[in-house]
Amino acid sequence: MTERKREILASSQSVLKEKGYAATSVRDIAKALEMEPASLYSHFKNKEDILKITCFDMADKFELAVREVNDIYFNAEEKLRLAIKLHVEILTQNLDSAIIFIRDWRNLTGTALEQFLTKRNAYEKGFREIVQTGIDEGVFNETDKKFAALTILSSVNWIVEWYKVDGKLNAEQIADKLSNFILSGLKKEMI
Amino acid sequence: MTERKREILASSQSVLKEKGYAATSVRDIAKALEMEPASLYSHFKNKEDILKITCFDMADKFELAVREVNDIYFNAEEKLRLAIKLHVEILTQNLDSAIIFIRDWRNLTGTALEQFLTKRNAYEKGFREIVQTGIDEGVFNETDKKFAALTILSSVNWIVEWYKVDGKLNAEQIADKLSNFILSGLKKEMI
DNA sequence: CCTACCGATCGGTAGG
DNA sequence: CCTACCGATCGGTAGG
Repeated sequence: MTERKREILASSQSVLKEKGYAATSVRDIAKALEMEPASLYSHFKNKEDILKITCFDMADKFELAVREVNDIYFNAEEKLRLAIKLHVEILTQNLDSAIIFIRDWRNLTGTALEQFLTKRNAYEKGFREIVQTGIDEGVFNETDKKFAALTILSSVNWIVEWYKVDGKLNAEQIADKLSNFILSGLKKEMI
Repeated sequence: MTERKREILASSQSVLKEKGYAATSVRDIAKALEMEPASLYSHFKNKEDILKITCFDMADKFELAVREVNDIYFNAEEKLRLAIKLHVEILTQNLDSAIIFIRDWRNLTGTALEQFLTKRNAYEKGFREIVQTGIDEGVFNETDKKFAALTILSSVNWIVEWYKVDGKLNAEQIADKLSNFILSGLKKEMI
């Protein structure tokens, strides 16, 4: 990918995140770049191409992260904390893409949609395995693994709704708070 | 609202939930009703009218539920469990609308968008108050209230992604699992 | 990267 | 609820 293509992609993502993929026109994207709409087509095959690249780039980052976690000889709690930390870092360091990835993947069509769902399922499976490790170790409650994994991912993904780059919490602090919440819940431990 | 209008609304919502508001055309909606597109306009002012009614109907239901919870003399844990139960019931009993409400409200424009956000904020405030009650009672950890409330709502809302009417878990069972997870977290209590 | 342009589809209206 | 229709906008192509 050329420098210029990366530049155009970043600008496109900044526009797409505002109104969503379906409500954004190729003209909207071109306008932000001070280009003619037709010029975009020398960089991308079509509108969906931009969505495809965005979603798959993010999916690749998440895939890499979960593999990293599962290759390390940590215990389950350490693994879960690391997975959450890496996930939050990916979201916050690629906020525009993250919003599009989470919200607009449904607009993918055909085989792109299928491949995306396969990748996403693989990532969710990685989370489920961490939960399973914790159950095996006897430190996590025997909850429904799938239920727990999806609930964890949903609360982590939700941060893109309110995270601000210049906010008072950085990625690591958010990850810590979320991890504590997910591990220990709201209730005070009775001693 | 006439019986026929309710019928048309329900069909419209079933179509909108599939591809999302922005990617669905008035012709898509009309086709499912075996109507001409123009005929829809004798029931609704315009396309956004359908979105508006859907989002505000849902917001009203949630508003009513949180008021019910906060008017009752329960302790914080009971309140939170009831709020989650009512929330899950509203989601699962109005699944099409719920998906549109959660995903497509961003497509509202002008004052409708403003009013919607005001209503949503009021609902979130209701959740924050429940968390505050728990902190005051000394039974909840002193977490950031806003953080906790949003994390709770995000994991509860996520169920519309996987809930199936004929699935193995009913609304009450989902609410119980979620409540346990939110209150106690993943970690086993050390005794 | 632009000019010039295309057919298709969009949300919506007039009038019955 | 339909017929007939509108101007605007859509994603995208040809050719340079």
